[in-house]
Amino acid sequence: MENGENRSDWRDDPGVAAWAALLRTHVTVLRTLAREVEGQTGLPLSWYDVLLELNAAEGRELRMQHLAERVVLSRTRVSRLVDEMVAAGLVVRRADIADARAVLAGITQAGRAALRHAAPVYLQGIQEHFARHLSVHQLTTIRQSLDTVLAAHGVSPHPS
Amino acid sequence: MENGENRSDWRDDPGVAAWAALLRTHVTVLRTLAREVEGQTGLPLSWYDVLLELNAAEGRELRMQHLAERVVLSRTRVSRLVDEMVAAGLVVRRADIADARAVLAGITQAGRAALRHAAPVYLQGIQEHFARHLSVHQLTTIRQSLDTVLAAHGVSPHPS
DNA sequence: AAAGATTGAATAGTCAATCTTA
DNA sequence: TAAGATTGACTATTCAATCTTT
Repeated sequence: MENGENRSDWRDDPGVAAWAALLRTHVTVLRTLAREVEGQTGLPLSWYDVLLELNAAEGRELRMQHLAERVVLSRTRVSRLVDEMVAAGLVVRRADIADARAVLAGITQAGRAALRHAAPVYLQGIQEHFARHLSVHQLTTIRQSLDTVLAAHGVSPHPS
Repeated sequence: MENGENRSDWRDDPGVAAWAALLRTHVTVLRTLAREVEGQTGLPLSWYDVLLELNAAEGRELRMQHLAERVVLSRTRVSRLVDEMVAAGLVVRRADIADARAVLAGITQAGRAALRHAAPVYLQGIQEHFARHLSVHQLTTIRQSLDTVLAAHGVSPHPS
């Protein structure tokens, strides 16, 4: 029936090939980036993401659930992440006045300082390990294409 | 110093925007795909990947280390994955005759049957949740671009 | 009852140490 | 000593159950 050559069945399909390339690029670049950022700043990449989203948010705070959406992690994971970051003094929890069920996480001054410290390392890492190898045209095509895919999944590319 | 608008510092950078889109697309599509494949075939996505690589390999078997490279996981993780798959009868371990340090993992008939069963679900899932939304030109650009990035990291896009 | 968040139990994954063979 | 693989201990992440408020 099939033999070793059935690789060609799918490795030639542009969709499958693009998806495979995306998977490999994700893991490869992310590993490099995470090691670099954490090594040079002491800040785990997931902490950086949380600080980034909190800092960019209205009033510099977000409900746990919205924070989870933005950093693309489960509510559970974010709850634990925030635990650690509160202990480290980078984030504060406070109750939502309007709805006592909700909890707001906000960035502290120390959090903002940590973010300022880590941001250039992170941005330069993206440049160095990813963007540098591609033209603006390629990067734009990638962004536009993937935003289309995200939209089809009901995910807004840049959550406001 | 900075305010809420410092988002524009980096969300406008084509490199950072492309990388952010890649991260979100990865997690979004992969979650959908994993749920679908595992739900419809009972085969976890990581098992599928292992079977796929073994089936495509020379002689339908690979050294643990090479298998780990192809599925982009640590040797440790692959060792445990293979443990489970051997227990499930989908994979066999055997010593390498040429080098007694090495262990070869091979796919069994049951493994091939499982792969045949799962492959259409997976390929259709990629089509449905990813490729369908993009043109061949876009897919090709993505693949070529990301292959360039991978090459810069010393990763061969399609490990032979 | 449903929404928001947290906790407990379980899976996925990694790193350092260990064992075996080259 | 190096390479290849596995094991143990640990971190990361998720799912189901729980608790509180709406």
